[in-house]
Amino acid sequence: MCGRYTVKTKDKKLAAQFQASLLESFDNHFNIAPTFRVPVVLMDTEKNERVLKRDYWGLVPYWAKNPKIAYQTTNARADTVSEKPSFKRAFKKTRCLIIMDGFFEWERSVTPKQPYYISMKDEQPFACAGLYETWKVRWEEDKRDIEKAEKTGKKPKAVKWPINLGGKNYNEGEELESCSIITTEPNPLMAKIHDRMPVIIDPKNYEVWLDPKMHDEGVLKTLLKPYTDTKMQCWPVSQVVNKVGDDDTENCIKEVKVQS
DNA sequence: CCAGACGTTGTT
DNA sequence: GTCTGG
DNA sequence: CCAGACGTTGTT
DNA sequence: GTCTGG
Repeated sequence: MCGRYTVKTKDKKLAAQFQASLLESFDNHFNIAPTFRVPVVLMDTEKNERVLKRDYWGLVPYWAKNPKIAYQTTNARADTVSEKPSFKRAFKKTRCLIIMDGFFEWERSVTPKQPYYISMKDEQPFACAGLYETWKVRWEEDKRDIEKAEKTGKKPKAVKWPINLGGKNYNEGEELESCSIITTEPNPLMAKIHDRMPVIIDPKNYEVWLDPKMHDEGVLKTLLKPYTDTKMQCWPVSQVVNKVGDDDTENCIKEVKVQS
């Protein structure tokens, strides 16, 4: 869950709201999908300040041979995030906030499946609990693995190089920073349409979540709870246009309708 | 997450 | 890198 | 010990 | 069914 969302808010406004330095400007977008380079807030440990930058959506662990794994690491389950090999290091050391102003969810118990748009009642941007990792392109190692596979008569996994990820080419030795959104069980509002929801972090807990020195799993896990449903709203996308009526939302809805 | 492709040969 | 399965 | 996976969602 | 691209 949480595989599509919007960032309608301008980058400068987001930087101000989350008290972060804008490292890289970006355009707002109404239908963000995995593999996009999405805005995240994290701590720059050298300068000891929050930065707003863009990471590839789909976490590629630092040990990965092939970034393909990213297709299945757009989300991380809150209940197992501290144990899974793909996430445990990031959970301990490199947490981030993934910024959005609403997300889509498809109710599948009806035909055709019904898309909903979920946001805060005050329509303000909010932050989901995220993890990030840095991965380095190691084509030379891959080549050795392919040779090995050929010798043992197995089908080698073809790796294209340079690798294009999130609209950028990555060559040997280049680094990719990627991220994942943590999910949890739904609150009463979300439970009507789906059995998972993204973890939304309360602003008063941003500091703790982002602190690289915070290693207390117990404390961190208490933050991974379903967000207060009374602060949220959930509308079928066909009704969001009528309700909000602004151009941005309308564009967003059109795009979703075309694609669903 | 969803939408859309998914294949080869030879000829233009 | 680290864990699981054999 | 080595080899192979390492993930989530939803759907069957 | 399963993978890729967005």
